[in-house]
Amino acid sequence: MLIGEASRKTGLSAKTIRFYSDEGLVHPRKDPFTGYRFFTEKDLTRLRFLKRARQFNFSIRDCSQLLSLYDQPDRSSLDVKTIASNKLRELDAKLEELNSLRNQLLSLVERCKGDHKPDCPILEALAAERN
Amino acid sequence: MLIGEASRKTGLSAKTIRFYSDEGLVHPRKDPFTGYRFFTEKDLTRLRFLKRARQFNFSIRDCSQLLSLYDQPDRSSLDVKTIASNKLRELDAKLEELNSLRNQLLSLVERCKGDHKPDCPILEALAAERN
DNA sequence: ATTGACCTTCCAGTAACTGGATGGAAACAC
DNA sequence: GTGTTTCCATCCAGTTACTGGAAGGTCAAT
Repeated sequence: MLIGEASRKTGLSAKTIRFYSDEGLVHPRKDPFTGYRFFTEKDLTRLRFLKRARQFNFSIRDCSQLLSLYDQPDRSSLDVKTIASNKLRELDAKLEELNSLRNQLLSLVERCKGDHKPDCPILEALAAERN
Repeated sequence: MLIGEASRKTGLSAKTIRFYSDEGLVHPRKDPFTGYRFFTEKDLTRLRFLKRARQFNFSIRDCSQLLSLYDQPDRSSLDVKTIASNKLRELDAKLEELNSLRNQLLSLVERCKGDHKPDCPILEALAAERN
């Protein structure tokens, strides 16, 4: 099938699929005369794999490694688990950071009257001399 | 003071300070002959303001608006609160998303044996046909 | 006069795309 | 067999908020 159909079937944009193709994450056959890309069902599976892995916040490089493990029948699940665990720790760290920011910001927003007077604890906190 | 000292005193890199200066977020005096930037204490306050606002994930555009409100003695705290509330909602949405991702990923990682055999629920989930 | 620590500008690269311009190819209508 | 539409291709620029590096001017001290 052509890229448009692959796009419809995977929910990825044609642009994105071309990008993945350029990055070597999928290998559609290419017509040597027209340059058209042709996708098989296996290619679609790879594209869906990429879509899900990206939703999990795996980087393109991670995706590339995961796909190559997926391709190896003699892989060790340990290698997959390692990549996923790293991502998990990254997610946890980010969650903790965002949560702390959220709480600080919430407290500032709650203390701001939101009226037509200039006094504002949010600006005060941002402009504070210390820390 | 020169940019190096401003950098040391704010914890922002000289590159970053130049960037903020180019973007019009700080306005250090510039020697017309050497091009050297000179920073006053007020400039430092703005830089620290920027540093904190960026830590809160406010975009450069947001920072620009916050600084211009900071500059207006006749501002309405409502305007500040609106910007901050939007950021808060954004943070909440991101937190929810990341949290859901984290839980899904955690469950996959827990179910993966992490041994030298190829079977791996993580890869299976990524390659699954449905959804 | 020369070193060394500053400072400057300008260009490229980052991540993962997205949008747009330009032009060829395939399918259909007439 | 020509016109129109829809698809496909490549290439370039833009996004965000910087960071790194090259080339070169400035300043204080040796």
